[in-house]
Amino acid sequence: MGTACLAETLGHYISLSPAERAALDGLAAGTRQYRRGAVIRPEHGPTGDIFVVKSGWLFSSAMLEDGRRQIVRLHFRGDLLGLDSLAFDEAPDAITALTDAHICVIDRAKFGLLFADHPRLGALLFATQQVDRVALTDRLVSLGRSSARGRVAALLLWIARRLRFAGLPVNQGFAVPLTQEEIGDLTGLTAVHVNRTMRVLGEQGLIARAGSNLRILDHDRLARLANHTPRREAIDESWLPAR
Amino acid sequence: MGTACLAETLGHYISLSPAERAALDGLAAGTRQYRRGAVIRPEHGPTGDIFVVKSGWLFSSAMLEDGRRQIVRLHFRGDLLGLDSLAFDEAPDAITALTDAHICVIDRAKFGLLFADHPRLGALLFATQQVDRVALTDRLVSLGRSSARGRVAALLLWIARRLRFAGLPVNQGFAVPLTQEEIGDLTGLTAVHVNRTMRVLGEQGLIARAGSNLRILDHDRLARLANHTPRREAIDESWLPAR
DNA sequence: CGGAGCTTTGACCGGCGTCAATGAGAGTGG
DNA sequence: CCACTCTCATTGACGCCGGTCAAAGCTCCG
Repeated sequence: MGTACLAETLGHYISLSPAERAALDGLAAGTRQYRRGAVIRPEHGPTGDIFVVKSGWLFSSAMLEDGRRQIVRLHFRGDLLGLDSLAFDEAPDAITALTDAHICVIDRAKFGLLFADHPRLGALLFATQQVDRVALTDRLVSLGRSSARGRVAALLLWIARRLRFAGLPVNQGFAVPLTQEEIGDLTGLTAVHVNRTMRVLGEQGLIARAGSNLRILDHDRLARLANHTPRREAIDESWLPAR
Repeated sequence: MGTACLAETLGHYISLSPAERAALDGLAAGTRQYRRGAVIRPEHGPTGDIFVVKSGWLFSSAMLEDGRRQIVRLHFRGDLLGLDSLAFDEAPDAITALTDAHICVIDRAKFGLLFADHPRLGALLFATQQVDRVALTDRLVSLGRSSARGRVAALLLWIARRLRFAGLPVNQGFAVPLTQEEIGDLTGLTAVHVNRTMRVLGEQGLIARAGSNLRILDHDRLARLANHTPRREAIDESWLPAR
């Protein structure tokens, strides 16, 4: 139980007091689990719950009329999801389990009260939204201005970074539970072209692939291809209101 | 003086108490003005101030190594900018004045205290971030999965919507102070292809162009082309903590 | 009148999509 | 253990959308 993983994520940015940790844990209103492929929240449905990812990979996606799909974001342990419900009645995108997954549902009323009882946490949550927003703009630049190779390179670097953030070992390679079709939906390419692109990346010695396992061999060249700008998050603590 | 335009924007979502309006006004720390083309905050520089747009159009953009540019967002009256500074030392994108513009600088410390003194406003600001985030994901879908015509159509609809939100008349046509190169940087196209695309949109009777003036003739067909999903913002007031 | 910036148009090319076929595993039932 | 099926990866042939390059109008302004 508990939303320990939320405290874990926020703890990456600033150190939390025991009272703050307790408040975050107290947000929990139960857990749920889903099988790979399960739709946690359909597009255009009611927005539904706010929740935290405890384990597994999820993604948010939007469908087009012609059946094509764009995956907007991947979500990992510690990510806070369903926040659209604060500002919309209707879900702007679908949330789907990419692997088997556990989530922790958050009590909506308590989440509101958090802003009153722990303004420092409220402000911190506001600040971490900026991190998410910048990640989205980076993807926007990638989709708008990069070649297929650049887009795939950017995606792989971003995944590696997120896994590292979540504390998983990455340097010796890591499992990517994405089909080439899903990689295409993330990068705005077709599955066929993803295949060709990844073959080239392999032939050029930038990555090594074995099944769903992937290893980044030449981080620097990959980063140049991806137009990758390293971003160092640094929450300005002086700005936060006192505990 | 004053940040009346911030209260104006937030007032679109919920009705504010006089005390809340006063608190928002009290955030102001001076105004500045810029000429068309002036860079308010360069990319990779220090993140700098938080501010509200009082008048004019601004944009955020990122440059690639090869000199190409992607415009990430347009900003209008009432938009709250520079929030990256809460989570980053280094500006992730440049902010530039597209037209002559006035901004109102916000006192950083007071902005932090707002979360403590007016938790309802803090929570509301958090909720409005979700609106911005959804707008970004819509653009992401457009760049990832739409044709040139679809992307330009989506951009024009989005601009019209924003102007309407700001209270400007739109139905009889409106001035768009964007060069075709800038429209290209917004949509991930080249200026040449933007030209061809807009000519086609005109020939098909979807829009009418006269100089920098633009009029939407067939909103429905344009929306279909753009894969436009109308989004109704609806802040959940029951969730907000009490005043 | 001349120059600078923007728009418009044409010719050509290449990257990525489309269509189609084959291969490679994993699971299922006999 | 072996068919059978289903999903996903891989590869080839071909076509089109949008990029590139180049040149010519248009408008504004000094």
